[in-house]
Amino acid sequence: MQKEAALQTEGPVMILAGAGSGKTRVLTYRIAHLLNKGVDAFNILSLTFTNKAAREMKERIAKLVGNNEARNLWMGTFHSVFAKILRIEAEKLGYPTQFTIYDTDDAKSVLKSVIKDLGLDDKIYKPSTVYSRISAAKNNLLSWQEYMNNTEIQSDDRASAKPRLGEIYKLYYERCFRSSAMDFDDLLFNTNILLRNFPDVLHKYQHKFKYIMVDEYQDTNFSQYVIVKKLAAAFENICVVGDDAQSIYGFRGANIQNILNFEKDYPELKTFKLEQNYRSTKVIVKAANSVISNNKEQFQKDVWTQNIQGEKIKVIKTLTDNEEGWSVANSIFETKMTEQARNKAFAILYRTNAQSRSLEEALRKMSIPYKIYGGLSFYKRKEIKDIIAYFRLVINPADEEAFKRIINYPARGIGQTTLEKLTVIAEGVQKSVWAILEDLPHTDYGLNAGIRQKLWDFATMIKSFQVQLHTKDAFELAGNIAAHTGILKELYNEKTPEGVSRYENIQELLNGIKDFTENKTLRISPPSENFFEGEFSTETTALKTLDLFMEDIALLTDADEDVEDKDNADKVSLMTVHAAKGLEFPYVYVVGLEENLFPSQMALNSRSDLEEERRLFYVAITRAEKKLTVSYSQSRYKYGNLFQCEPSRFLEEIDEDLLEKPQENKPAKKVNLTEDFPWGGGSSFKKKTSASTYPSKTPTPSAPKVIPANLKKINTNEAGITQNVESIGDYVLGCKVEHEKFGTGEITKLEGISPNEKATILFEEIGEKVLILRFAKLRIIEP
DNA sequence: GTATTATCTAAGTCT
DNA sequence: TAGATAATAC
Repeated sequence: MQKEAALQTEGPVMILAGAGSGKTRVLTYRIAHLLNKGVDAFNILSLTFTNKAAREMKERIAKLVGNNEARNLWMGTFHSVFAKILRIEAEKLGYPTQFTIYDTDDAKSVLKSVIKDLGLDDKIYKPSTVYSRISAAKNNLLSWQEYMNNTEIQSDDRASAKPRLGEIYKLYYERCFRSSAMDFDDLLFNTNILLRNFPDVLHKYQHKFKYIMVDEYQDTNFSQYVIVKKLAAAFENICVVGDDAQSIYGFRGANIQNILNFEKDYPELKTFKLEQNYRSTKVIVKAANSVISNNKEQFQKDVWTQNIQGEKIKVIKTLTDNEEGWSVANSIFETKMTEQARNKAFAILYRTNAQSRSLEEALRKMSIPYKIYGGLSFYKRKEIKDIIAYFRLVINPADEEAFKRIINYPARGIGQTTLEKLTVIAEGVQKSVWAILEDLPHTDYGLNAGIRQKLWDFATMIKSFQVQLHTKDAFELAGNIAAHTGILKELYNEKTPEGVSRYENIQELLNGIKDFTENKTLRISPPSENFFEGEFSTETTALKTLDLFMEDIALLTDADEDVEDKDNADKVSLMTVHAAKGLEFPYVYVVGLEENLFPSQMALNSRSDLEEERRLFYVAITRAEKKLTVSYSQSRYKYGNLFQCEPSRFLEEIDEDLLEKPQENKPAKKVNLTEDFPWGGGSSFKKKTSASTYPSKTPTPSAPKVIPANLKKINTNEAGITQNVESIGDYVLGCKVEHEKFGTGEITKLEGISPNEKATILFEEIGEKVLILRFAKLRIIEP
């Protein structure tokens, strides 16, 4: 079946591929086959879900047909491919070629100021909610005009007490446009505008992309669907690959309906079903099938395997999230020993990034190397965003978000008041804030001379970088920016450990840019000069400039980030289930299988949300090749509070005879009882347990169920009020201490529970103060 | 205008 | 719990 699908190169093709059925292999061979048949690599467009997937597929194709051919393939995510096309065609839409791509943070920040300017309450119009509403509109190809004229949407918005969303959308759009910026959704939305309003452009790309392939088709949204449909209209050599059971991006507008539409759009469609799983054991495949069968909405599919039966799925049950971490780490350690497995054969998958902490801690203490994918990625760190904001402003001076971020970083005496004045002025003359700065030599805009000088100095500095943009390579310019702006110095002078690591991160970024200029990184798509085989060739400057670097990083995804691990290190992988899509590992641990976590609490309201969670669990299960382990904990810390947890309903959906359940009344695993296990050792509980960390949402009598009653007696009386004591550590009632600000004084009272022990001190100069000992930095003068 | 401290608030998955 | 914002002192 794989071969048939790969050979069917002409006409519309749909491949419904179950998990582990080798769809990447089919795509790879299909493209290799096209190339062998003499199809020009420039005429093949292949859309993948991550850039990493594109890169890997390209490498595999290169092995089959040689690097020269493979290099010219047009491969990447929807966003990166069409961002590239938009840069070529930007001027038709009124954007400069160097438009900025706003990430979610930028977008929310714009929204925040829009909401404020409209005088609306940001408690009702929460930027994140507004953002997702606008995002949904764009993904359904609704402009702000259409949004405002759509009666259904308008009554929806009135019903949810947010009638002015349309206005916000309008202003948001205008501001992004004025900043020469597109958000993620604009990349697709504007591609649609481009293909709709410019028939010659559409014609050009239709004839360029004679063969189109789309991977993970079940996760495309309406906007993407329309793009593909239009581009494929001339030749209809379109092949989509997908699995409805693995559709997990509904929240982003992904629509399984696209698969159904596909059948309607192309009546002569050839469909191939890949149902044999080559990845997992029988146990794992059966478990996955039994889980997914609980979904009502799904296509008929029958995934099976010839692989061995395999071990049962082990269920780990623990008392706390920390113990869960320990049990998983222990199990990995044991498996490594008994099966002679390498670290990289293991993956730990969780529903939310926040769950990684307890796992990390346990792995670290057991000296098991690991790597976390996602979470706070390198490019989201403050110091990196700061310096990148300089890059952005140099490349696109209209970029208001970048401007706001750095106008006073490092501090140069241009504060909030000045910034507000500038924005008002800019709004008044309908120009960008940058344009106001450029005007300063001619008009004072009512600003006083001191401020004007400071602003002009800043503008001059940025201008000096702009001059270098096309004369210096990326590394040189980036280095100049880091040095001349004072960022490096600022971070260097910060002697805290965080400051040092920030400094190192900047250095790491500069190193990355250096690699880029020396062309060590493999570019995913062909450089735009030979994109049109000469047709568009600009004077080919060999210079790798900063704007080219920025194009490369704007759309990096979490899955793409293994660049830093060049040595292909042997490490355990930690990631969310979403991030694990498309990957496979011999040993997989799915952790945190608890109600309200997996399935997520937010998915419990509607059937379709719950079904998406179930598909997510299906994806998690099917990542495993040899052995699957699942775990849940009976209590878990969430935002500082301890919560009781129930096992996930998904566990019950796995056939019981496939499971190896934990024995009741016995600890699931021997764990290190002295650390990280709140009530294990006599004194260590104090670190984690105190009056203030009792769950706040539940009444005190029932809440601390997992905290043994005898602990209460140690630091609190029966009413739960803290007791006064004679001494805490070296501090004794009546002893004299010195505080660096308050001077000397005498301790008159000691109270509180670790770690929040407090002392009341009568200072000679300023009188009585109550200080938390942990923070107070007191020096004992007389015991 | 800047730096420090107190208070509030959100809390999910990703391009 | 941690990040963002508001309040305060300088």
